[in-house]
Amino acid sequence: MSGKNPGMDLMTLSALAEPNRMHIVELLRDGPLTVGEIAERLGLRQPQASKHLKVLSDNGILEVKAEANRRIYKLRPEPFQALDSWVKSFRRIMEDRFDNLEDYLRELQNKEQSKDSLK
Amino acid sequence: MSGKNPGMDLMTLSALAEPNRMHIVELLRDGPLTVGEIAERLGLRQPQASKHLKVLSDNGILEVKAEANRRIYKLRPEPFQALDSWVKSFRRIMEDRFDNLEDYLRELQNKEQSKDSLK
DNA sequence: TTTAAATATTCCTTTACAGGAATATTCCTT
DNA sequence: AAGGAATATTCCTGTAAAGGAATATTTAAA
Repeated sequence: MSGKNPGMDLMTLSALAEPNRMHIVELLRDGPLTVGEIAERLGLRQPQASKHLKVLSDNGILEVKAEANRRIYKLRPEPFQALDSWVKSFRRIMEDRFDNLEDYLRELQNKEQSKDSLK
Repeated sequence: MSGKNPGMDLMTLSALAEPNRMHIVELLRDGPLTVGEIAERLGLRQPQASKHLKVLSDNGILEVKAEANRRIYKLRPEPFQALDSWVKSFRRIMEDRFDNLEDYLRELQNKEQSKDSLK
């Protein structure tokens, strides 16, 4: 309805905010892996790995391909694209040097004062 | 020290993953606001607003300027810059059309099969 | 057809955290 | 100095979620 809302998905963020899940995501940068490989490389017990992987894929961050006995997990591009476009919508904030200008000037002034008080 | 780690701060993510805090962030896009204004516009009770604002500033997402009685909160650019650069490091994933190539081919093949079965 | 490997699911317990209500703190105003 | 805003903090309670251990499920292999 309103129209200017990028509406970043909070589930994506909270899924990524858990350390083990972030590790999984970082790990999968280099390519798809099976549950066992992920668990092993991260020092996780298999059930916990599966649970985290479920959270990640339930939220669209990963996708699975069943390969016989194994499940191969890999990153999906969409959530990263969404996150990217959301963050980009803060460019005005990121560019800055404008919101902080007054702080900067205030700091300068404080320094000047300090010098003055030494005279 | 391995060196390729962007090391996205998880606290930033979990701070943003809470609905009211995300609302606050979205609200502050348009400029700094006081606690009271934030609470009012979001329909929050003042104490909850203060608590969320504390979480956000403890994690460097907001900064405060004390203006007599009031506290004026505004967005800080750094966490957004950090998030931006982290997400950018996934460009290979985002560009895609390569990881999904095989899925794409598989889909094509299915379509061909459907056609065939109609003959 | 039994056995074993890979993965998912369930149950339990503990912990982190959000909201509610009350209260403390700070600063302005009179 | 007293009272009143604006904000922060504390205490309490409920709930969601993570880890551990055990078990179910699926598929390959013998």
